[in-house]
Amino acid sequence: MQRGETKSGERSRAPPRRRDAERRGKADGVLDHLGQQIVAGRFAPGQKLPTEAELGRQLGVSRPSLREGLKALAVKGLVETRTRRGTTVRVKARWNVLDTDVLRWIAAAPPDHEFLIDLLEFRTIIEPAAARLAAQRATPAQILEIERAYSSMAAALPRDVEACCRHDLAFHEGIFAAARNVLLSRFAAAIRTALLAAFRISANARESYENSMAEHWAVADAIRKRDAVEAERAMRHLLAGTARDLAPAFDEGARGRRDGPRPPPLERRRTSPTPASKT
Amino acid sequence: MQRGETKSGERSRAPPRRRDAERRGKADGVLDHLGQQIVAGRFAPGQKLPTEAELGRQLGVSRPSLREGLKALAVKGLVETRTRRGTTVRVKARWNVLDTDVLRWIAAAPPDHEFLIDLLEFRTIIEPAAARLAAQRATPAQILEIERAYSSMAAALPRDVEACCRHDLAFHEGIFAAARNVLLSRFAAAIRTALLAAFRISANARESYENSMAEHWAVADAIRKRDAVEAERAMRHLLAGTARDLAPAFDEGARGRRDGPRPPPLERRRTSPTPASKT
DNA sequence: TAAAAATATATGTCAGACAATAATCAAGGC
DNA sequence: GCCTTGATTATTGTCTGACATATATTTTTA
Repeated sequence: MQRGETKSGERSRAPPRRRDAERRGKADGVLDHLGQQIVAGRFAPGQKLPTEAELGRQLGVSRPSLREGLKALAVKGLVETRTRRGTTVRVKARWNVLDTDVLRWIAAAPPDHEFLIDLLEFRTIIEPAAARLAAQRATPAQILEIERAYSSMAAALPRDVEACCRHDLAFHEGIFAAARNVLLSRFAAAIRTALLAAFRISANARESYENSMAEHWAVADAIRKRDAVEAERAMRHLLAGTARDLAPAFDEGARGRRDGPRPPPLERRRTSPTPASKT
Repeated sequence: MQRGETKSGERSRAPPRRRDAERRGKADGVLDHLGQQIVAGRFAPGQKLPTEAELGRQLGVSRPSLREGLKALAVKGLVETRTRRGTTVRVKARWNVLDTDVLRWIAAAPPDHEFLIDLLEFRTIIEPAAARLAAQRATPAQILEIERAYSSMAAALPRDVEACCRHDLAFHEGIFAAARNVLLSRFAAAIRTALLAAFRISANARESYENSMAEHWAVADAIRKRDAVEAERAMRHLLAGTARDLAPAFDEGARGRRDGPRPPPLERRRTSPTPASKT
């Protein structure tokens, strides 16, 4: 569980008391607040946010601090600010969906089934390859790390599902690290979000884990035996199981049909920007 | 005021309409400058850069502007700034290697062969899958886009290699777009860097292109025919060709850095603390 | 009516100052 | 002598206020 959520709303004009709740800077507070708002769909793409003066007044920070936060938002691709035109929210396709914060906001926002499907599909592309490379290149220490993560998962499973999830993350991170590719190593954040989302969506993650422990073991075993082909296959199998577990929740909200035998659906999904009309 | 040409009125008469490099703000200038310096290895990981006051004086910008640039650098993962400890350069493993700017700096810096190998390997994972999905999901308009990019490549090839490269980029970007996965769509920047690096490394990109036009066509044709398996295979073939074209330059660079006898090309590199004994 | 100039407004930048914090160093107790 | 504890101090974090610059909007004029 994330800690240190932003305490929004302390915009008191009061004199500077010791506010130890905000250990991070004001700029980071602005970043977090606005990022969540944007990802949650509070500002439609293309829409202009209030002026810097207005925003600063609303959030209770000065303009320099606000600008630092805005700069960070721009780097993450969520907004674009031009002189005199104000800062506009960019379309989702352009934001940095692999950024840690962006993923955290997405995970915290009302579940976006389209994105979660994309994320799972992306893992299906990346992770089997990572497992294959890990089987070829992992150092003994890294193999040990992966196996230890698996053991911890198995040990924690019945009683502490949250700890199991944590070790699951370590399991996948260990595989990425063992693949020894700096680009692949950047995707732990995506996995973290996927796991968080799985927690929030699936009614019982416990059952999912109980189903997938054998598949986790198969991956670790193949890597230990340096069987690249089998590692790739096992990881694919594991992710297919994950997709199966999540499918019911997706069907509930997802309308688009992705797996057609033929592509007569010229338009896949991508409906108009209706931000989750969930009540 | 030896450095301070920031005073007003110096360039009042200029018609600066298309000055992209100059037009951006001071903060972006700071970001670009420091980013290049760091990526080029001017600051070792863990090293502290000068204090904000000192840096601002060196770069000729005020502290707020400097801080904006530093914030952007922190978001990109290059540095980490903590109260009273200053800003320290992070190890390369932690920077955002998929960020557009970071990739541009890497491409501009002296060629990092290890990174380029990782990048090519990463493309080998991502792009075949993207081609497969594109064959399944591309709209007619997107197919047309891909084919137009191919035609432009073929038309520009003999005389204008740089235009050919541009259309090559459009070709790959079109495939990513047609794959219709927001996460996949974020990798055009990586491709751009790969192409730039290929230009800088390979003695003559023209020959590479002449070799690979047929393979490009095979990818486009498979997508048009909606043959997912063939699209994936063709893309893999295309990237294998790219790797073959770049291999001599890599070997050259590797040989230049190592004085000893050539290492067995079978094993990769990265002889980390524990050499993989089981091979 | 349409083009050109003037105005208005929001961002970009700067300067200086103060507050908060943590690294450093000095003093004291065991 | 070594460790703990407190004062010092340097550096980041933040604020106020202002001016410069560029562009959207309005007004004026041909």
